Amino acid sequence: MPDTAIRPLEEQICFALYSASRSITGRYRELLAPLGVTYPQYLVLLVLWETGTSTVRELGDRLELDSGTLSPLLKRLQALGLVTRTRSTLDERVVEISLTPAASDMRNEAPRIAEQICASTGFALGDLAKLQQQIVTLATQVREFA
Amino acid sequence: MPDTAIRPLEEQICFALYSASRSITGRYRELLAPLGVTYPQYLVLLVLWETGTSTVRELGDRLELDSGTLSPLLKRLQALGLVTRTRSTLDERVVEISLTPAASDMRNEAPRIAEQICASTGFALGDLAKLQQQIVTLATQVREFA
DNA sequence: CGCAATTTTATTGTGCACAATGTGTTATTG
DNA sequence: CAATAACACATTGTGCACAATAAAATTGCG
Repeated sequence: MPDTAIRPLEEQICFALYSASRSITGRYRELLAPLGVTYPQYLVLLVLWETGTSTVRELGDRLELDSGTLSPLLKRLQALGLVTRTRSTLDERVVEISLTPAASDMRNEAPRIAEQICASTGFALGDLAKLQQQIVTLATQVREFA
Repeated sequence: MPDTAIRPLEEQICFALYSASRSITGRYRELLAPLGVTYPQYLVLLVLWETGTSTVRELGDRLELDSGTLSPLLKRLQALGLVTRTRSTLDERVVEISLTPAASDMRNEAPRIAEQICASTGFALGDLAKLQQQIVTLATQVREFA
């Protein structure tokens, strides 16, 4: 009856990525619950643990998120007492995001969380790195398709 | 200075999946714009093109989404004239979701869209299938970790 | 049969994503 | 130097995700 065969959901790369991403986020949800932050908030902390201070724009470049997502998210992190937001004096357009001591302390939890995530995948670290590289390549291709 | 090294964002599997999933969804956004549906709505149509009719629960099982996501989404599909929602007479709890003729017609567009997505990845179909299988395995592991 | 547990869907509330638009600031250009 | 463009961030509106709860129907068990 069908004019052309359509590959079922479960065999399409798009759904695999969509499903896997949500599964991982769900696992992070459990691991991050004691810290009181969400997965996207944790990603912001990951960048700040590395840089100490970043502008909203730098965070957006790194996480591929725009101010429509970051502005309210950063306000919530500020409300949690994890970051400070201060206008740059050199360029009044720029807002600098910095870690509070409370957030710096949380950094110690990060390695354990990453470790748990890797363990959850059931993949050896080497295989995980190869898979990760392939996915990055794919995403880059798709993004550059324009 | 840091107590323990933290792998940067770009080297973590979680961010690769998160980023890749959003990149693919973005590509679908372009391809689906002429049809007037979102990517999650398209996933529902994919299932219905296969089954003809499904209950909300069956759609949820297949897409791994709960009624909190599906109920409003299905109402929007109904408002677009793409599905009908009818209470089952055998079991009054169940709502059957069926395609309208308009949605059945849209099915012809699906193979072209899937093809374009695969092309965007820059991967050969064989490599894509292998990668897809690995990602499914990973997601299954993570989900079963409980 | 009667009633508690289960099932199915809907609703409410929170937090992303993302497009579109607005606002103030800095850079550029004629 | 004034007009204009470009930039950084915020705001608004829409649509997912997902937890928690509620409501109605069915099932199962005594």
